[in-house]
Amino acid sequence: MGKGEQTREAILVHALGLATKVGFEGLTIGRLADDLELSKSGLFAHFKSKENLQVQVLEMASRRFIDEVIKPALATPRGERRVRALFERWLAWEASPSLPGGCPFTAASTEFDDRPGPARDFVVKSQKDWLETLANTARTAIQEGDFDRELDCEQLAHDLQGIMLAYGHASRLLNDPKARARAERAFETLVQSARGATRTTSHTGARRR
Amino acid sequence: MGKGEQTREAILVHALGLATKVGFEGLTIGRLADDLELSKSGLFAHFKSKENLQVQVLEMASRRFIDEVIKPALATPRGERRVRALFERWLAWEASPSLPGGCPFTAASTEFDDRPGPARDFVVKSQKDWLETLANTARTAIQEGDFDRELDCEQLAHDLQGIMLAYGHASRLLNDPKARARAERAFETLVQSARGATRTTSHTGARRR
DNA sequence: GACTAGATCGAACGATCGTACTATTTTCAC
DNA sequence: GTGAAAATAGTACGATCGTTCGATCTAGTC
Repeated sequence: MGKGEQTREAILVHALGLATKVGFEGLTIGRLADDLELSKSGLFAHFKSKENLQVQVLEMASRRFIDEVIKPALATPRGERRVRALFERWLAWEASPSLPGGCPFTAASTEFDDRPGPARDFVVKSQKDWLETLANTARTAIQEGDFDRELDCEQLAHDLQGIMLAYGHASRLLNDPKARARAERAFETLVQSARGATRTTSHTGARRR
Repeated sequence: MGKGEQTREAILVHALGLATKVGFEGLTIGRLADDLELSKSGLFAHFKSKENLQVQVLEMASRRFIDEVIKPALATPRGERRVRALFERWLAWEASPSLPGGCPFTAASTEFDDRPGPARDFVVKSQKDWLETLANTARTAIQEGDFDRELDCEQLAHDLQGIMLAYGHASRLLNDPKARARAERAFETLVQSARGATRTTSHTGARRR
């Protein structure tokens, strides 16, 4: 890896962490240059435009997400266990110290949903891929006999998104100490219903106290 | 209402709509002045600081939310029906034409969660109030005998937030035409489980196809 | 209808934004 | 070690940011 790649990488690492706190529009060439003790123009030369920088930060986030969430989960056995692994890794990702402001895709989603351009395009693609990964994993759980054959896997993926978004909302905005417990409880309820079990036993119902 | 109040109101109305698209940091005095054909300084004089403007926009959003979502729902009978009314009005709010970029609190939540200040404080308060309203309404549904006595009302409120956040994500970012159906389905599942019914009947399970 | 308080404007401020250019320095292959 | 290429710095640009201030205009009161 040449010198250029090296500093470019360092810039992106720092920019990613910063973006989770100040957003992608809040990312500033000057601020980055100051933090990394580079000249504005020297830093700028690596990206040729701010839009480009934003996209590259998103690409790095995507690579990291795959490495830290998806790949490890693929190492676990197919079926419900893999769904659980995805969820657990996802929770860890959301709370990663290198992402002090939480999931960058959550930030990017609300920031770019009304602003067309390559950054938005990339976020859309990433999120669709991710939902598809979730749905596909649920499908393997059906094949394994863990989940009900009639399960709507896309709905499950969508509901999981909701759980994670609510988790970020509760933990970061509201500082709710129960946020994680809430997320886990919602997850258990979802899995329970995905199993399609007769579910008459009382204490497993996650929606009950 | 004096002249000042009048234009202040007009500014806030426009600013609220704009904020849903460009965010609260993206709100700009110059842009607002241009749109409303006022001078920058004339507009600025109404608020004395940008932070103040942001807070006042949030306050207006809060008043509107109470008028358009909470109050109408309070006019419906207590119990599950009122919970349903809240959810329906909430969906309508999220898609209101005067909020072209979706729910302003969703935007504000991710924008301010890492930026201390009065704007963040107000958002936190608003969201806590809202969750409490949801939980309290669920409690009345217990009293009415609609929901299970063992229902965790705060968890239900939290889960409803997740449904709405996922709805915004799917409809605005992903342009998913099924977004609304997904939200409704998730809601029905949640209500079903809140009822604590023995729920052995097959075709009502919202998680099934 | 005059007077006053409030509303609006115009111009300017320092700061910072993204970006463009030209130098200078550093890296790396030979 | 030298020379070409790549990486970085320096400086400047026009635009726009939030904010200030004094002047002008307008609304509402007596």
